[in-house]
Amino acid sequence: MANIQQVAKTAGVSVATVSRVLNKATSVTPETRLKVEQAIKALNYEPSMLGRNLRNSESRLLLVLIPSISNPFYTEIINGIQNIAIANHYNILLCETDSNPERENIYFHMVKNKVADGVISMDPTVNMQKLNELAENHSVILCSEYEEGGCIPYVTIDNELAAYHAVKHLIQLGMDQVALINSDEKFLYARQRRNGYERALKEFQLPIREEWIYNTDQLDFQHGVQAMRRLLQLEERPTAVFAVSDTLAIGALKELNTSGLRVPEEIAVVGFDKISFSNMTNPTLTTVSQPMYQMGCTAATMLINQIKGNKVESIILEHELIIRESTMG
Amino acid sequence: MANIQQVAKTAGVSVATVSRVLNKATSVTPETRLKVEQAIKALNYEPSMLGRNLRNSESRLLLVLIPSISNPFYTEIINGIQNIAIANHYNILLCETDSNPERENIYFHMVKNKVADGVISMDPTVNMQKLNELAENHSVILCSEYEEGGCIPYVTIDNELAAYHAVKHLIQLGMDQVALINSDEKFLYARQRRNGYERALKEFQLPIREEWIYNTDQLDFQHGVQAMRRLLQLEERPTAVFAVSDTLAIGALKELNTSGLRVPEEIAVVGFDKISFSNMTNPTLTTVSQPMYQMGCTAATMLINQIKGNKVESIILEHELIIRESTMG
DNA sequence: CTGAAAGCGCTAACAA
DNA sequence: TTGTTAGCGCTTTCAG
Repeated sequence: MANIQQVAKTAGVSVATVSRVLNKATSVTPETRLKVEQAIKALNYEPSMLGRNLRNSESRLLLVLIPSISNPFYTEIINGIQNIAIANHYNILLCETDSNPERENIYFHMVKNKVADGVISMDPTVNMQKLNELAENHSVILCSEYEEGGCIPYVTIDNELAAYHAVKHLIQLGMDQVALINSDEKFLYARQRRNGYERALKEFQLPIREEWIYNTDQLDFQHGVQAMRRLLQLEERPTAVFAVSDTLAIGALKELNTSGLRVPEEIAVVGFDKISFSNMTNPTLTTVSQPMYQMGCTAATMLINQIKGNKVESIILEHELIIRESTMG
Repeated sequence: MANIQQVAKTAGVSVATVSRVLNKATSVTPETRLKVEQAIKALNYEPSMLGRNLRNSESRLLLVLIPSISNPFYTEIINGIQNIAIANHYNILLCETDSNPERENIYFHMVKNKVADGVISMDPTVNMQKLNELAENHSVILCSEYEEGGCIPYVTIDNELAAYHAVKHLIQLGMDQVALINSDEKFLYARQRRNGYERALKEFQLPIREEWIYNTDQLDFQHGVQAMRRLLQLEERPTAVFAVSDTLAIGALKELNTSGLRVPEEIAVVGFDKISFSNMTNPTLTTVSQPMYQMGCTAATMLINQIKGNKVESIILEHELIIRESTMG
């Protein structure tokens, strides 16, 4: 790989002039420019990001932290982030943390070292203390999951309200025995959605029964299957289930299917996220739609603004209840 | 962020000594080491990757190119890559290309510039010419999709044989009217799988009917729905369907469900990839299992070997037909 | 065992 | 308009 020196030599100019041509900045005569461009072509030269970044303290790279790419929830968000990034001449690098603090550290390190200009974290298990530390001197945005009262700007939805709407929908359908399949309540969104669930029950003077609340430690299908199986073993079965993710809800649906129970006649099911597969199940799944693409766009816009040195405010976006067959008689 | 100079000053030593402590290499007296370590702690210093990489021409970062994270097929592969990478003190960066040549270029650029040490491409739409160019001077491995007769090492399965097995399974079940839902045949794997399909038909003296071969230009659920809908409109309906991806097969299953056709009694379905969803459908999906985790591990091992300067050979891994409800009466 | 200094590739201030 | 040069943060020879 040729460097700027060799280009300068070939073109018979100084490195500064080559740099000027490269950055289209200050004035260069057309003839000089031509000479340089020819040299660049001849040597097949491409400027080194490393040298440039070291000099400029800028990489135009954005990091996106996700716990796992296997959760389809992130797909559309990343799409949004990517589009906004590209439009602003940034590129994104996806970092799968597997909720592993060591991996996280490496990525934080990249930001500290200007290998990347900023980071959007979507990992609910992220080490908040480390992230806050990072945020003191660097650009950080939280997407979807956030810290209450924290100082890192975030974009999210009102999880409590969304859960409330979902459960209220079930109750208004006449289901007064609503179970909750929640994830681990160490996550803020899980606590918020539980609050929404309880609020709806209280509003209709229904009892909150601990045995109808099941917490899973992961969000995959199998855990949904497990959870439903447990709920079906109870003496008094629920007549409706609200699961805090579509993946869990789909697992639950699968188990109901296996047990020969009819959905929604015998048990109604609501999920959360509106992943694409939720429309492929039988019956199709009623779910809470988060504006994922818009969330991604918003997060990216916020991050880029922050990198520019602007102060950015947290944003709460609207959700929507998508009613489909799993709650439609 | 403190730099090495400040650490040296604080510790009362030279930058060279700090560097020695950092790299645990040459001998430093315990006292000097201690002084330096204290200074590092006091200043909360972390070495700059940029400076280090520029100097060493090494980043210990690996790029993984995928067309889209929404395809669950990649999940396990990436897991394998990640684990091997970590074990060898590398980190991976996921690059979603959206099959967009410009994005690809940016990532290639990162490799050329030593921002990353090598790349594993899983993008079937990758610009092979550019990739070959890159491979002349840099480490590149192809995973899953590859170039016949090309010079970039790859890891893959025998797609032709796998398709042959899948279709033969359907025929041996008594289905002599087997349709194929294929992706665009500009992709090598699509051509290979079609060959396998045709080979199985020929072996049983069944005619190859063009109207039973449907090519989609994307691999998502909706395109599977579309494809199945078309096949069901034919005068003579197929009695079995082989789809080249589980996502397509699941879409097909959905459409069959909608049409009230029983699977597998009236139409049997086989997919490809064994994504986690494929076990959540009703009926569960018979599918061809690629050893995805192992593919990832192999690809990463090959790449790291190549970076070390070793010559690496392409590898073809074994597949397996997973028989489930969609072909079990 | 430790320090001084060169240099990785680039940009920008300053000079000409 | 163009060239010279310092310096971004680091590692590594070469001296001492």
